[in-house]
Amino acid sequence: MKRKILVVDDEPQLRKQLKIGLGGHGYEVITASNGHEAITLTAQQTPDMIILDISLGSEPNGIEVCRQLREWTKIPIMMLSVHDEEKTKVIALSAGADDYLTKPFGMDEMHARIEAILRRITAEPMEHTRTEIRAGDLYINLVNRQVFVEGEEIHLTPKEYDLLRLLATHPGKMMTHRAILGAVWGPEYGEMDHYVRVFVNQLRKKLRENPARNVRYILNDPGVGYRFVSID
Amino acid sequence: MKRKILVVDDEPQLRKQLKIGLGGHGYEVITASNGHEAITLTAQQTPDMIILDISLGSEPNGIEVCRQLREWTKIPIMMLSVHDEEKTKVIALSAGADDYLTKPFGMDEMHARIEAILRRITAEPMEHTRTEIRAGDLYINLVNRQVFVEGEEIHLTPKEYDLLRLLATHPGKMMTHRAILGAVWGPEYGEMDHYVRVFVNQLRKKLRENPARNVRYILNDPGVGYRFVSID
DNA sequence: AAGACACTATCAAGGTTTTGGTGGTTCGCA
DNA sequence: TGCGAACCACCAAAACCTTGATAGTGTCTT
Repeated sequence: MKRKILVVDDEPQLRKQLKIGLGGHGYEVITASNGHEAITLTAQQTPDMIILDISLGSEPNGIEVCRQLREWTKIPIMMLSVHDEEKTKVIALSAGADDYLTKPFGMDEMHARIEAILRRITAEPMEHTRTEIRAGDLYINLVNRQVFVEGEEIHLTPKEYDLLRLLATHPGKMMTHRAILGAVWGPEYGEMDHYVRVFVNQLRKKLRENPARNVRYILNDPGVGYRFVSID
Repeated sequence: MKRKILVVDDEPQLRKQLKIGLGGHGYEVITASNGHEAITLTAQQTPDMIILDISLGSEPNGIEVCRQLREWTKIPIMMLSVHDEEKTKVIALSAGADDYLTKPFGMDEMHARIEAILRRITAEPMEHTRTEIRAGDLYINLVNRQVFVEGEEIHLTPKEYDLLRLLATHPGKMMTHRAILGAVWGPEYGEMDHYVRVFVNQLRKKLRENPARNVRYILNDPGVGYRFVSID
């Protein structure tokens, strides 16, 4: 796949130099000479990477352009500057840039840095932490904090949701009353198991459990506690 | 979430210096003094980031360690070296490193670079670039920072816009009061959740929400936070 | 097999916390 | 110094948690 790189600089010479240098590495290069053009081009063409000079000769400057871009896109940005001051670098990186390169630089280093960044965004998105749970007609989205029953979203209060999440993220595992109380209400709640019962009951109602039709999510073990059905 | 960083260097002084410097920024720092130890520790502790000196005094050197790590893990690696030669940088980055920093360096720059890298891997798998958002009679142009309601442009103050953008770019996702406050106002605002309420109220008015006619964009979950309507 | 007992389910009425809505005061900038 | 934005304080309304009362279920004893 041919990568598209947007080069933003007010000096025609550097633009040309980068166009040739990067083009030689197999990238498609498009250029902009000021901040407004850079933003417009990014929106229209969605490049895979943006190389952005900090001093653009006119407003907005590179930092400002970077900030604006970061409001709506995560396209990798490499900042360029003649300044080697630490403060400038910190400002650029804090503004949302992915890397910072001081001029003059070698094409080989730039290429290697671009590849390092592109390699990372191509990589599989992070470790697998469970983000959703399914069981029968029940669907829980842990990221959005949403719960659906039979395809329809239902509303849960904070405690109800916490309780459901605790049980559902430990499918098949027996949770004692004490453990549930401690995790959802807090360790100081001692022996007030009654809370758990009331909320389990409310949950069951909202989840539309139907023992007659064998639709059950929260199972109980008398004298011990509750557990969520095992998920296949 | 406290990030864990593994520092690999043969000089005790630099290890100590980084442990203090990074620890002061809220990271948990573990250290290794040679390549074998580094690999073992990485396998055992799975740090969130590895800072790796190129010259470790003994075999294997930093480059070799980096190559070996990359055979089975994608944990971000930042290489450190006294060499400022382009060739060395290219070799390090090609070996799978994510960044390269020449000694001596400032702690602020190192911190900013670490954050830049962690920011990227933490980033949600959200689509890369979205330039506009529609929901019912609401239209947001993220590039030009314009907001239209029923075809008519409305004016939002900076905070109002930031708040709307935060919510609208995470449709369906529950945003807690704390998260909103931190993202729009800044982490130092602590518990002043009430600001959020006031501005949500102002936004709702300007967006002409009408609960009676089921025209709602910002939904609330009592005790949790707010979320933008899901977009179909 | 009947009854006692312990645990569980269900319901509904306060009391408390959280949110919506408004308006005044302060702050920053031209 | 005048304007708009941001901040802050207050009260009413809504949602939620707590609580007690009562009914239901299963198990063990006699």
